[in-house]
Amino acid sequence: MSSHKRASSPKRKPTIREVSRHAGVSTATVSRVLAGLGGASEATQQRIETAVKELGYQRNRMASGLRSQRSTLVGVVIPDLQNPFFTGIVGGIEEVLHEAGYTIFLANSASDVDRERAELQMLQSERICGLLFIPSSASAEAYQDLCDGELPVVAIDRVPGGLALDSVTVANEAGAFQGVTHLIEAGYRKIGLVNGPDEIVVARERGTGYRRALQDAGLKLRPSWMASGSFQSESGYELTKAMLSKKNRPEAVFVGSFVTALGALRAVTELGLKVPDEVALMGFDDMPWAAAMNPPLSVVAQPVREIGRSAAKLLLERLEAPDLGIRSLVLNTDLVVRESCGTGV
Amino acid sequence: MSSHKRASSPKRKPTIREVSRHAGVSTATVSRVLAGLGGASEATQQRIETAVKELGYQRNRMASGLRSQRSTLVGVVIPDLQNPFFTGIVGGIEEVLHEAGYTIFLANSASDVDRERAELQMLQSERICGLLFIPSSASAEAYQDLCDGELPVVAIDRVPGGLALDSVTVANEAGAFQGVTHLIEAGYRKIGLVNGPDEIVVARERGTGYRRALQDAGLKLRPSWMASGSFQSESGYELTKAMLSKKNRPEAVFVGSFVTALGALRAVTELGLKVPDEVALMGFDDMPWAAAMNPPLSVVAQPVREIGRSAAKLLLERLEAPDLGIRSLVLNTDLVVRESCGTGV
DNA sequence: CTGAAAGCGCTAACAT
DNA sequence: ATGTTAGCGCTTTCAG
Repeated sequence: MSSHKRASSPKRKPTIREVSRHAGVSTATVSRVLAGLGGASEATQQRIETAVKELGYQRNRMASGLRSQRSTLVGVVIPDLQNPFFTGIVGGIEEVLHEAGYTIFLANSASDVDRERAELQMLQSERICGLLFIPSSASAEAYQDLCDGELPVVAIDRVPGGLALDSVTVANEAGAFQGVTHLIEAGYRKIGLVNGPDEIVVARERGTGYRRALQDAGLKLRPSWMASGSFQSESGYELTKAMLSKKNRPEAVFVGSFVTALGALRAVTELGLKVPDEVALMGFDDMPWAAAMNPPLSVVAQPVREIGRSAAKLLLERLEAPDLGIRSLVLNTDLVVRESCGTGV
Repeated sequence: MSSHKRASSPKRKPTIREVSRHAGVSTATVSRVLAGLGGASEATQQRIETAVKELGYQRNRMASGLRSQRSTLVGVVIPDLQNPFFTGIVGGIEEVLHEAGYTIFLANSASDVDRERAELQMLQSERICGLLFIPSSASAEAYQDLCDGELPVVAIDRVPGGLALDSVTVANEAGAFQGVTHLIEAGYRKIGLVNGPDEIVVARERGTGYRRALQDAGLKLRPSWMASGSFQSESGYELTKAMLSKKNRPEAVFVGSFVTALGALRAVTELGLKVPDEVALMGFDDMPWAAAMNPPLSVVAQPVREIGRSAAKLLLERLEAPDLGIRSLVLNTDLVVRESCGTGV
């Protein structure tokens, strides 16, 4: 039997050395030209370009980064790759980072603290120059070291404890207030709340907004109309079903997240209740298909793309000026009235 | 005014050199231990571990990769970060790659050929060890160089032209056939098709499946009941609305993608038609919220996660055995009957 | 305007 | 079982 060797020719990637030989200059010159530092005659510049093309040369980022101790890699960690709220944010981040010549390295923490820690580690050993992340945990300790390090970091959507970090968040309380107030103005008096877990800051804030809206309107709170579970569809389904099955049921329900609202809608339908005639629904967070739902869902919309964009800009600014003071950006929500709350069109 | 210096101490990341000094051994030993190559006494092993912890050492991947000429970075390119079909695939990929100790580098081509080319370039200069991608273009030329290179690549969901590439695709034609046949067996005779663009292979295949199902059942095709547009929700809305507004309208509509089905559902609702009583609906591709829709949508489900998993496995196998022959995996769809096609529950 | 040379932090022979 | 050494491919002084 013939000995088995690697089939294809070893055709390694061309190095800067080969380009330089090809162009009859030194590697230093090639490096300079490639870095766009000018200071080279038209002629050499030309020859180098040609050589690069002919050889199909591509800069080896490992070597380059190692030597220059710089990187244009920005780490992005989100809790769920499948949640359009998060991917929408990533879209916004990409938009501005790409424009600025940075590359994003996306990691998925799967809402798991250990997993998140591992990804964070990985990103750092990848020598990213900055980090954008949506924390999976509310415990500040988990991120204390991040703040201590010199890596520029901005937290998105939620800021655990009182961490000294740049951040971009959403005015959840004001948003919920706005949504519930709209319901009240539309004439509803008996308004329920189906919320996410109280441990999650954004859910708590939305709950507060709900309560404040009711109280401001002189309506009193009914514990039996206030439920909280997880941010899953199933939880929304069960909580809503239970709430609407009571003898004295609310005429409107404010639901704390989009996914939960899906479940709520299912519950309402299953109970044979008409939306919005028998029960109005208002969700939090908008999705491309909210308008395609049946009925089209009214929501308090978060400026998803803008959240990402702002966070990226914050990071870019800090990259330029590391000594900047800490900045917290709070973005406002938009009320999107469709048909599920009885006041649409 | 005092001169302004960088505020924090320069606190650079510790290098392997420092760890080695700290532990009183050579860098080689540290490197070996860290690589888990054994061959070190318990004692040193212990001391090294301690040193690593104390210093908070993290291996510099650039240096490591540069030296060893290896990488465990796998590039993944998808056309749309916001499309749950694609992110679902990424989820599957992650699952197996993570398990195998690889890191994924996700890039977004935004369905733009130029952008895709740029991302592909970037990934290669990042020295990835393999590539998984969902092509944005159907033109084989755009990817010819990818096949020629020695980089292991697997194409997902669609394979441009007759490219010599490992691939994982879905049995679109069979899936559509299955879905439409179900409609026929449920008693529908007048079945319309609202499809994606004919230029896209998957749409074409689904159209073929639709036609074959009708013909096999002895039903004849009506051009006025067959529409194709884009894979956007808006397109589904318009096409469906137009089709159902005709005097002689179909009693069931097979819709070529999930997003399009959303639009179709909206059109049907706007027309005041009851689903499934007046018109049945069957979509292609399943989503977490399909069941939460109103009515719950019946669909031909693609094994999203499995697609990702298989692709990743294919890549892993090729990484081990680069000389393997080219393999094309075709995955089957599942019929998920819910209420929109009148035969559910 | 260009080149020589010195590493960045790490790994892998090769010694011991 | 551990240390020595020679680079990986690139950037960046420092000289010319």
